[in-house]
Amino acid sequence: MDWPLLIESQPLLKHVPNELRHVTQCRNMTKGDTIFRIGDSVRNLFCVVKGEVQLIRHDIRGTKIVLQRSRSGFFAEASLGGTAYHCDALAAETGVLLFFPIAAFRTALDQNAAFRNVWIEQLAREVRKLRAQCERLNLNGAADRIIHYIESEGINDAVTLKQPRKAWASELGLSHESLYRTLKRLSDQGTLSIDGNKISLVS
Amino acid sequence: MDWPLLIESQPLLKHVPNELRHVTQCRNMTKGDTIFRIGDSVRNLFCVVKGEVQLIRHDIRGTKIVLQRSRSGFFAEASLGGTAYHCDALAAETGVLLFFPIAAFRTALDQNAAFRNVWIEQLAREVRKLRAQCERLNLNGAADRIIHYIESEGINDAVTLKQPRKAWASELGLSHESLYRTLKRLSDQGTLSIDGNKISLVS
DNA sequence: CACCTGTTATGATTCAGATCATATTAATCT
DNA sequence: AGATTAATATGATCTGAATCATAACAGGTG
Repeated sequence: MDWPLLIESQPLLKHVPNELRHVTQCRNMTKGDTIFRIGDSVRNLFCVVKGEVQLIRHDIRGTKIVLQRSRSGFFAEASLGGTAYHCDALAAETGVLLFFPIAAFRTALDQNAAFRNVWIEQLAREVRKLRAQCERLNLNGAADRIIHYIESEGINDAVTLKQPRKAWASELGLSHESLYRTLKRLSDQGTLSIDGNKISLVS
Repeated sequence: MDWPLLIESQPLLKHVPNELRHVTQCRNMTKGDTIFRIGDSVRNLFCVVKGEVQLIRHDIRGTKIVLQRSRSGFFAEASLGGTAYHCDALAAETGVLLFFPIAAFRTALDQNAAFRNVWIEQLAREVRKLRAQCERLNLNGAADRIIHYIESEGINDAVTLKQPRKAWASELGLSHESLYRTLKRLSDQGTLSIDGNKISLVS
């Protein structure tokens, strides 16, 4: 287990105490793999290092309902407090997964104040980010969503994208075509200044 | 302070330890009131009992950006780990607010394991719920969002609404007109069965 | 009771973004 | 370097949800 490398992709891991590290497993997953099934008893907490995991339910008619799409970081954090999973987890893309035995994780949270505080802060940050994202997705213009993103995720009215625009489009709930077009329009009309991956609002 | 009444509207409050209860204040807010300003040092954690609070930023051009709209429960939970607020909080609607002094709240989390676990679970549940909501808002049909809601928030492919449809529409990111129409359509075509506030998926 | 306010409901119209199609450029692989 | 795949564009078309308008209805208030 190359922790320094893992920490690079997921800073929270820096604060995982040694006792917990020793029982943590790193496993490869292949597209289509089942991570857990609805009803399974909770044995692990998971962290996506690479690839994509989807949390899924199926309705009566067999339609697949995606509850969450996770491309990095923890998922199903709420399983920490429960005994059984409430949905299926499938590997949607080949990659790497961290398995934290649930009992050891709980013990670490309970006995290690520093780790616990980091965990709480991490959850709170995620809540903050997701709430802003929901507000954003409730906006209906493409331009409004872009500006809201810059304003809520950026610094000094500017963001530097760390992902391809296509991925950004899907985070904004837009087709990539709409994103390209709207960026161009906003840039042409002088609302935005675009320099490679740095996009800033112009007063 | 009528804690039993408060707990009814916000179950988490049941687990607030006595030491913390004694220093908690309940205050009325009037539409337009400032709860805190960006840059203010963090003195309290807040819980909306009644009314609406909005977390807001302003961009260079003075446009108001809503980061979060809170109608019940805690907001700005991430301020627990910080020293200054990162946005403004305004009362968008007259109501009632709980003020938890931040130091006492941190102490309670640190020393009371039960309260702490409830807090962690609460955050995790919120994350779960918000992630599902984001996935839902990324769907583009009105029908898809309705079905996704029933499937992810309901039990046995059915939900009982505890809010007016108009409010549900806004949670779904739809105009209320679209919601009414789509519900009717789905009901007519036999996909949904609607009985007052109970809406269920039909196989 | 009459009155007012907000929710539920349905119709007509408009338009923004999804979709499909097609290039061009950049990145990745062998 | 050449080949293959993915990202970045941009155009044409079309559909579905927003918007505006109007009305029935419920719930609460004086």
